[in-house]
Parts: sequence; C-alpha cells; structure tokens
Amino acid sequence: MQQSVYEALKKGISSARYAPGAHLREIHIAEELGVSRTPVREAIRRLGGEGWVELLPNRGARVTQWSMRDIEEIFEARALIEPWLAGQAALRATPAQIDELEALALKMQDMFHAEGAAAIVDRWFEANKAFHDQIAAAAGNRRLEQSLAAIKDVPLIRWTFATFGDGDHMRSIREHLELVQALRTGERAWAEAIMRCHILAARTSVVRRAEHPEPETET
Amino acid sequence: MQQSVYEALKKGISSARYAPGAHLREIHIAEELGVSRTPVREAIRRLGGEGWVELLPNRGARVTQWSMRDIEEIFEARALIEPWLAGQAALRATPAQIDELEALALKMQDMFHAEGAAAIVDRWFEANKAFHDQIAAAAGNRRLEQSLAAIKDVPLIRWTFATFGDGDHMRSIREHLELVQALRTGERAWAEAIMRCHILAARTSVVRRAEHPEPETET
DNA sequence: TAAATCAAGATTGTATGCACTTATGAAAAA
DNA sequence: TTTTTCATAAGTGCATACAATCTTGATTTA
Repeated sequence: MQQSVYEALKKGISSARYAPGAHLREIHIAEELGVSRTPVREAIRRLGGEGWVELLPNRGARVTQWSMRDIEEIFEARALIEPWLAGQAALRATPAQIDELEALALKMQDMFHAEGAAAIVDRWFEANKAFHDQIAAAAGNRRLEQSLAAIKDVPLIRWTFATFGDGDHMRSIREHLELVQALRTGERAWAEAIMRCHILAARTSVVRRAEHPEPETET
Repeated sequence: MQQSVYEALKKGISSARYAPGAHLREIHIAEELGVSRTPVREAIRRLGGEGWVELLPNRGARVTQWSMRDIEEIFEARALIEPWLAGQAALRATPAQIDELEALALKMQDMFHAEGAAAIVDRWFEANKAFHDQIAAAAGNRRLEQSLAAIKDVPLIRWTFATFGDGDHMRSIREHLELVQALRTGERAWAEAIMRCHILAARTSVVRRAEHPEPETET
C-alpha cells in the first residue's frame, strides 16, 4: 500500500491537486486513501528523498515550490545534459529504438494536425516526455538519465506546455523528425546541435510567455 | 530520531559498514541504534528515494551495488557537468568565494607535502569534496549542483581516492591552483578547460589502476 | 492598542502488536 | 543423489495507541 500511496501522492502533486507549498496532512491523506498514517508517512519520506516535497522536522512535509528562477535553472540544465545524451544516442541507439522514436514523432505530428494544440495538451506532454526519455535511455548513462529525470519531471514543466502556441508545436515536430534523421545517420555532432536548438528554442518561448503573459488567446 | 537514524545509515553505507548488496534488516538496525522499527523504516524509505538503497517490495532494502560501468558513468557525467559549473563559477563567483577556494587548494598542498599521500587519504577526500562542492555552489544552479552531488557523493568515489599515487596528487594540486587563477580572471573558457582536464585525468588514472591493480607499492 | 503569555487543539513522532509475505532447511518423493 | 514439498522461522507491511511538539487564538499585561 505504501507503493500505491506513493504513486497517488506523486500524481496528486504533478496534477497540482496538492498545490505547491501546500502542507500535506498525514491524516487527511490517510483517510482519503483509506489507509493508516504509517504507509502515508513512509511514502512522504520517499518523496522527500526525491525532492517532490520538503521534509520539515516535527512539522510534516510541504509540496516543493517553484519560481521563475527554477524555470531558468531547469532549462540551463537541460541545455547542458540533453544535447550530450542525444549525441551519445547517435552513437549507440539501435535501429529499433530509432524506429520507435520516429513513430512517436509522427504520432505527435498527426495528433497536432488532426486536433490542434489546445485539445492535446496532456497527450502531447506524455508523448514528448516519452520521446525525450527514450533518447536519454538510448544514451546509455543511467546516472545522467536519472539526474535529468529528477530535474525535469516536475509539475512545473507540464505547466509550461500549456503555454505552447501553434508555432512552438510545429517547430517542435520539425526538430523531433530532424533529430531522428540525425540519429539514423549516427552523426553525433548533428544530433547534439539539433537537441541544443530544440531545448533553447523551447526555453526562449517559455520564458518570453512567462514574462509577457497574454490574456487567453493563443494562435 | 528518524533524522539521526537516517544519518547513521548514510554514514554506515559510505563507510562500507553496510556493504554494497547487503540486506538492511530493520530489527537489527533498530536494536543497534536503540529505537523502534518505525523511524528505521522511514529513514530507509528516504534513502531509497535518494538512491542509497534499493527498495524491494516485501523484501526490505539492500545497499546499492556498484560496478566498473558505474565508475565510467560517474566520470562521464562529471566530465560533462563540472566543467560547465566551473565556467559559470568563473562568471559568478565572489572574491570571497575564490579566496576560500584558494585556501582549500593550499591546504591540500601543505597536507600532501608535509605528510605524504598515504597519511591523508580521508582528509584529502574531504578537502577535495569541499573544493568541488564550493565551485558547484558558486555556479548558481541548485539543480545541477544537487544532481552532481547525487551522482558523485557515493561510497565508490571515496574508494577511488585510495588508488591515487603521488603523481596524481601533485597534478591535482596544480590543477586546483590553476583553476583558482582562472576563476579570479573570470575567464570562463579557461576555467571550463581546466576542469575538464582535471576530471578526465582523474578518470584515466582511476580506470587504469582499476584495470591493472598493482600489489601494494605506490610511489 | 500592542505585545506577551499560555492553554487547548491539531499534528507529527515513536513504539508495539498482529497480519502477511518471503526465506530456510529438513523430510519425502522421484 | 537430486528434486519437490512443506512447516517453521524470519522479516516486512500496516494499524493503532500514546508521547512529544507545534499552532492557535483568547486572555492577560504593559
């Protein structure tokens, strides 16, 4: 049960059901999930170790909070690590892995053209995550893969996708497809360069929108 | 108490008192530290989240194990992240921070010349860690700093220092001092390049010794 | 009015007992 | 001899009770 509590809390945090900065009260969670406090406490400790919540001695745990600076740090880290991983993937990815990546990229393309940006936010996020995760896995460095995951698999990043416009989606699709090409040729430098563009372009787009938040319209 | 159990376990793991792969039995630890199983369980969960132990459902936890491949991955990751951090530190470190770094570098130099490699293994390790941590902190990216710490603050790395010979120590001292110089001038590219040399040289030294382990003599 | 005090309630921390799962080693079967 | 079976022991998972700590708001004091 500790396992399911752990997953429920993680889902709750990434869906912002438990808001950033919110105090997690053990009893409430326990009653909500129909278990005792013990597994809840253990799950919270684990999430504390992974950085999802802050553990405050004698005062429980609060959901980790994010600021503008966090966005910058995350993209800075991604701009460093992901290009390197892409480069390694160009050297080590198997044809089967590359095929899967291509399938994912094409799926995202179809999704977008068939339904438009607004309708696919969640599925787009998942597919995009799968694409990047697969590249990280193909690079063959478990540690960097996990570090990257710890850095970017946070609620904050899901949120940034909601700010993506049509132009961002189209650019992203193009870059994914080009990256697949680069991996297929095994050109390390090319793969690295595309991934760097990909991250930095996304960064700029997100930062610009965060600094000049537009009302609701988004074409 | 959970806090002190957590620290005791972490210390126990990094000192290899709990060997890699060892099964952590809750009752033994609880009795050893004079507490009940509850805080032990919570501490173990936290260490699981941080990667110090593996959590096996219904079968407790075992201390994470390391292989040769792990050494390679760790140095690969360090060779990517630390030069970048050093470069950022060249741009952002305050004079006071640089002075502290210089003091640390000189301390390591004195230590080595006064007592020799064998006598200072532990203190050398600590000072070296402090040096690198301070640079990571000066770079101003909390996430990369923590990721790096998660990657390299493992028992395995302490062990690698035991294999350092006189030549390695002298090279290391020289590089630290040169890095301080680079930081003082604010030359990003220089700082980056030195740090890359520093990591790659250490990597080569460690890998070579791991592959051709010599008896005991070490000049 | 503002600051300090303090007591009741809320919340977290720890110990303990029992249920359940996994590991073990001896006895039985092949 | 080797494999299978199975009972016992060991260990983990969870619930509950109580202790310790923190939060609160009302009351007192300056």
